[in-house]
Amino acid sequence: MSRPKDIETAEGQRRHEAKYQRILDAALDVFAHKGFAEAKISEVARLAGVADGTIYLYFKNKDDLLISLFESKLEAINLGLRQELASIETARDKLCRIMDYHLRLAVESPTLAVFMTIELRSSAKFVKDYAKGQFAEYLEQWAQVIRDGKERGEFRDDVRPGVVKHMLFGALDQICVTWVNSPERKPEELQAIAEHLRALVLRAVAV
Amino acid sequence: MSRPKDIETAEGQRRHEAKYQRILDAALDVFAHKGFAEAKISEVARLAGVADGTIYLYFKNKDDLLISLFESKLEAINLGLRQELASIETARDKLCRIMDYHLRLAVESPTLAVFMTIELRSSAKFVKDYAKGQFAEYLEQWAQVIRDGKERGEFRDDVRPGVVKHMLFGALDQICVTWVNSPERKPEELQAIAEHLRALVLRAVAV
Amino acid sequence: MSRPKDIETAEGQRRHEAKYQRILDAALDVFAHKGFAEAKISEVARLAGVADGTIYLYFKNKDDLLISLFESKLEAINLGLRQELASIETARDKLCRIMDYHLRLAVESPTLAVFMTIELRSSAKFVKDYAKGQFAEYLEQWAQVIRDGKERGEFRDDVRPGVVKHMLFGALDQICVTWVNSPERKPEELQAIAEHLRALVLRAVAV
Amino acid sequence: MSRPKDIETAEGQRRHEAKYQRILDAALDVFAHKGFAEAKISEVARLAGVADGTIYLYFKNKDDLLISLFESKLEAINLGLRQELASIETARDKLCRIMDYHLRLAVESPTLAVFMTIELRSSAKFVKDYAKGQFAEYLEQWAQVIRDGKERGEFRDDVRPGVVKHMLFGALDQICVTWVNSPERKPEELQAIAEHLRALVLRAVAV
DNA sequence: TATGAATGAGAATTCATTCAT
DNA sequence: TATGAATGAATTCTCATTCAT
Repeated sequence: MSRPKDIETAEGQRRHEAKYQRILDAALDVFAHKGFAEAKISEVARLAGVADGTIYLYFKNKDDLLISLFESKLEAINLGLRQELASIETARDKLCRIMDYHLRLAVESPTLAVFMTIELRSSAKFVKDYAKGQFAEYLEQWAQVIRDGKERGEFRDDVRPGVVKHMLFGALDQICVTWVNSPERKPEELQAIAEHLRALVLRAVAV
Repeated sequence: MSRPKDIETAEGQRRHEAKYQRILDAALDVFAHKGFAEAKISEVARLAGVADGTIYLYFKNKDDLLISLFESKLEAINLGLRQELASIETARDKLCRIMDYHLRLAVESPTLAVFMTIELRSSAKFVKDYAKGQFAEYLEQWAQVIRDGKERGEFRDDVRPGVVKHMLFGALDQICVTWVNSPERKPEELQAIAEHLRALVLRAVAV
Repeated sequence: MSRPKDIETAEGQRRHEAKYQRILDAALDVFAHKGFAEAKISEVARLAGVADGTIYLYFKNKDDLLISLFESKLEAINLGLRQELASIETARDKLCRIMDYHLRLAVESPTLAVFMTIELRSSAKFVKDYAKGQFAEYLEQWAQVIRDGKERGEFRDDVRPGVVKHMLFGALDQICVTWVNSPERKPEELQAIAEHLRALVLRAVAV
Repeated sequence: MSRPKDIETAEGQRRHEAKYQRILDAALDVFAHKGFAEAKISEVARLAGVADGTIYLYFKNKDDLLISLFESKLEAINLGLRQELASIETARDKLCRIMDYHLRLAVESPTLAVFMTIELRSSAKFVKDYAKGQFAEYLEQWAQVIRDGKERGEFRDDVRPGVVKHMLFGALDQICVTWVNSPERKPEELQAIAEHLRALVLRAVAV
């Protein structure tokens, strides 16, 4: 549709991807700092070092840019979590790792955290299915760990994975929001909170 | 600030307040359904049964309308919680009542819940101090209950009220978001979740 | 829709109509000189002495402005012709008056003639039904005169009104196009042509 | 002007002409269906099977493409009519053949008819001299037939060729417009109309 | 106070045209 | 010659806000 029709050479493909990514990066920056509604396409273009019109060669419109950014970021986040969990044995450790992973995302890229914590929620209804799917999949990884824990006898029988995943995400997300909006953003503070959360959660769900 | 300067008669005052409230009610409706960015002043005016220009006799601008709505709602929410907690003895019961109260808000006014869950977050930086203070005070009531519980020996010594209040709010808030965005919005489902959450939280914090 | 909602006072109504007409007049001017595609809303606004946005209080969009202009002008043209024909007895005289009327329109308002001859044709497919209806009605008046002439025994039996109306309109229209595009635009020239056409047509259709 | 400068081999010349023609054909198609203003160069390119930029190797710009299309088509039309008339003896028959020829153009290529009937008129002022000359020459052939008829005593003395050519063209053109815009486009209907027109015209001009 | 017509700044988007490859 | 990605000027339309009544 709006993507250049023929990317035939590998070289062309590479350059295309690079520019696509540059625009997404610029969009992340602008959306995080101004919020989607206040963000101007022309500023994204300026930051990406392309002309306004070029944005529309890569994205159908401003909404599509937002959605593509969600897709791209959530997909990477999902993949990262899956890889981290793969090598872990117990559900207990997995659960700890999930919390750790989520908070680490915020520390490693506060910009991404700002964007996700703010925009993902406001776009709840209008983000298209794919993005919702990626988000749902993220939460589903969390639910799966709870389920595993129950099967392995590590977690209580009466714990409901489909509910706990929301609570856990909500708690972590709120902590991220608070932290990224705090003036200092000290990583060690987030670490301390993480440790505390770990203890609370394990008491809540462990047998 | 945005209130007309001279409201001299009591009758005039009353009528003024009534219209002020009508506009706020209309704004809540429109903001909740369209989101702040997509909401049109003219639609708020139509819903409130006043002319567009009249809005500007009561509020400085669109932002001020949003902020005033936050202030108004958060103040009432705060007050309501304080009253409910006043008559309760144990920290345990208070904590349960807090969760119950928060979820009840969503059931009683999904519109308010949509507005608060979505807009409060995106407006984090721009909501003015008074409203921020009201929100902080709301969370502080939660922290105070934890603190009480620790002093009364009901809750564990190592529980950090300043952290738990965020987690708890995050968890409840996320549940509200999920519920208000669900197609059916069955109150009993929210009740079941509340009960589950209660159990988890008490295991997490109780001695 | 796009019209101001409440025109309640007669005075308000009058002012509204006046501005509506001013915009239409400006649009006629700009459309005739630049053509619809090249015409800028901002120029119409400037010529009408209103702000750009004001146009959109009276018309839904640029297309609607064009269509409304057609409606307005064709309706007046139709009415004018009907009145002129009313007082005439014979079909022969009526037919002459039609030709006279059509060419007089061009002489009296070359701007309108330019607009109609050019834009009516290019907009053939997209002009909405109402405007088509007005144009169809205009041609239908012509057909009716032919039909009358046949009934009255003034015109030949084998003349087909539904076909002749098109031919007659085409011939007159083409003459208008040629005339309005001629550098001098001498009215007497058009008169001479009209007289010639009259003779030809009568020979063609009269018994 | 817009042709590439060096076409040195005959083979190169041939290929060049072929592509030039392909682009014109594509342009005709797109201009007829969308109208010049709505037509996109990129769509012409796609239909012609060339890159957007290639168009600009053959034509100076979009306007030049339109003008070149007029020139090309009008030249062929003119030539065609001249050939058809060459073998005919009487002015009467020639006049009939002209009408037949013009309507046949529409039947054989409604696309061309749509393009010519709509775009020729809107572009009246901006079509350049050469194309205007071709169109004038087309009408002049019509005038010449009338003139011949007068000399040969077939047509009335008081018939003015310079006026009749416009009327005749207008009538035929309008009939074409109506026919190409009709949903069915039945050729036999056009034939019936042609026959009727023939009778009318001959009565009008014949001695 | 209340009105709502008018304003005009501002932003997204399109697409003819260019030019490096 | 041919390509097609990139450009950016230009235009429509929206809507918060104002102000004459």
